Amino acid sequence: MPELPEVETIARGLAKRVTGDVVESVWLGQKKEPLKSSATEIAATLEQGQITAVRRMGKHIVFDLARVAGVERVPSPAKGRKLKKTSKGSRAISTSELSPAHAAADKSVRSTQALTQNKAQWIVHLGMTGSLRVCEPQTEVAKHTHAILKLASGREVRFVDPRRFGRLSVATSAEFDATGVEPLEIDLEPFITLFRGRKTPIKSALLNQKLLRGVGNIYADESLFRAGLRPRRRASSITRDQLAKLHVSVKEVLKEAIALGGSSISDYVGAEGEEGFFQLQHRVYGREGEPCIVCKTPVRRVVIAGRSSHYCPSCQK
DNA sequence: ACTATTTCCTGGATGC
DNA sequence: TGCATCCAGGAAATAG
Repeated sequence: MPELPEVETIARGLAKRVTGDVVESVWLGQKKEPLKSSATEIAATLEQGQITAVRRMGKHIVFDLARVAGVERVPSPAKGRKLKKTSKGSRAISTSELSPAHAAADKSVRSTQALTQNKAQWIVHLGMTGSLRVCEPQTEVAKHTHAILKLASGREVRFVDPRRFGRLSVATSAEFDATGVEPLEIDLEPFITLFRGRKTPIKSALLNQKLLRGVGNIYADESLFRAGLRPRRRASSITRDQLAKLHVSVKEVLKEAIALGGSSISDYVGAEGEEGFFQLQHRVYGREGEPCIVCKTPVRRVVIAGRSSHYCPSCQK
């Protein structure tokens, strides 16, 4: 389940492998859930785009694209248009057509910052089970593959997502701008302000992407354990000193996990296609009933806003 | 303006 | 072994 550290790791891996490469053609599956922008818009935006950078914003992976000289952007592609074949190695799906059912408007672009005419972005959210793989065209296409980008180098970038909680979109007229602030960049004072007057449990506030972007269930629990705060504590009831501790804990946990190359429990393939990652030693997450590593009190699990939340009833107040 | 709850998805784990 | 049921959870949608 990719949270900020995993997404950071994946984005770095992708950047290393595909920066400078050019998207020659795009295949998109028939399932509409993974697509936030319309299939025609995604295909038209990506094709002939050179990848100038790959970076992370919150849990999103952003591919910056520059249009290859001499190729006009297709403003409004004819519906039902056939996509180019993805390779001469020709799999069955390479001749698939776009489904006309893909018609949703792109709601992910909120910034007023304009992109120049030759620039665009591909934005990927991995959801729970999404993965991006760079592979050779002859590699067997995995089940639940929803998108394949054929690159000028001959390789392919594939988006695979069994549960389809992941999302693909493009930004063409304005630069993509994720909600919230980066947890690793926020200073103490603005961090404290985030929680001022909020009656919601601190756990929910940490998961709220409009406040901090990138913290998910695992790192929220781990941060709260290190800060000695129970997940149900009302955000507004937490003292400045305690928030200062949380501020440090959140950054610490995320940095450690990034240093380990992202942690993950299951169901996960990195940018290089390898299975799993080294895992940060969870101190409470997934340890219900097991002794607290500090005081031996059994770790407790409660459900907050539908999310499993783990804490030590003795160490956390 | 906030907050809480429901919904979307599949596959792995569990229970009978 | 087979089959049903439950559960994981990010974020959008819906309800309060």
